[in-house]
Amino acid sequence: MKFAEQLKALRSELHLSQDNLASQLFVSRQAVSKWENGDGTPDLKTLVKLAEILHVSLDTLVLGTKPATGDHIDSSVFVYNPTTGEYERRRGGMNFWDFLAEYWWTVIALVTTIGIFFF
Amino acid sequence: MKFAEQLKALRSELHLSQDNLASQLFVSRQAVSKWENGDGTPDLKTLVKLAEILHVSLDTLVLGTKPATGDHIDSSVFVYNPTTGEYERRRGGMNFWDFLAEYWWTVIALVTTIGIFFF
DNA sequence: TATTTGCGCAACTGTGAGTTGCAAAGAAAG
DNA sequence: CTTTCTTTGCAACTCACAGTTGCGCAAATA
Repeated sequence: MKFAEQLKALRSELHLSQDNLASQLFVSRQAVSKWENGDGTPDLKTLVKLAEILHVSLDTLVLGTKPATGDHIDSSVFVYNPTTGEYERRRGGMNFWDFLAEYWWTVIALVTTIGIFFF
Repeated sequence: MKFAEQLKALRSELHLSQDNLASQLFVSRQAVSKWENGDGTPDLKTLVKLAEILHVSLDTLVLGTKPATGDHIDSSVFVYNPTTGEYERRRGGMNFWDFLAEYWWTVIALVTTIGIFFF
């Protein structure tokens, strides 16, 4: 989420003041200030207008990605269904125990740390 | 703003239920329903996660622009599980902080319980 | 038939996006 | 050096709407 930095950088590149940009988006000047300081994010409609004004893609504006869209970590879980012959997303998704199975060590560390703190 | 249609289309392509998708985003099933029916839009953070899960760029997801890279299921990542007899995709890393944001109370409860146990 | 799964709608809640108001730093003019 | 104008950040407030719970209803599935 490089949005805040991207916004500030792109705005200065175009030599726009927060006030000027805000008026184009029909929001208050302070709203833009918040976005740039990471104290909030615009709603989707405003975000799209913002990308247009700054002449960048949504990915560039929000993620700071260069024109080429890079791939990302895939966290999906698919299973092959023999009856349908299709790949289906496994049901259930994430739950607490799935999490514990992967991060039990973090929980242990956390408990230990807090334990030490109290002793 | 093709977001609603895009979401519905992309979700079905991946054979995901609203419920399944919602759990991955740590939101309620009905929230996803609203998005698809144009009765609302996700916040920026959720939108980014959504794009990742659906394997599309933000521009594709929000505006419906054609992606440069054609995305299809890569069979090389599927592994055969002898015990279940199914082809499964290895689980990727999940976002620790997203989880904490949702289940911090559970963690607190857990820590407290264990703390009490030791005292 | 009963049960499960997937989805939509109504009603409610609370958060945070956007607002107004105040203040400060820097530049430019007088 | 003051005055004024521009640009910006922060605090406090409000209310729109993102997200929630709860209910109902099809369509599969057992």
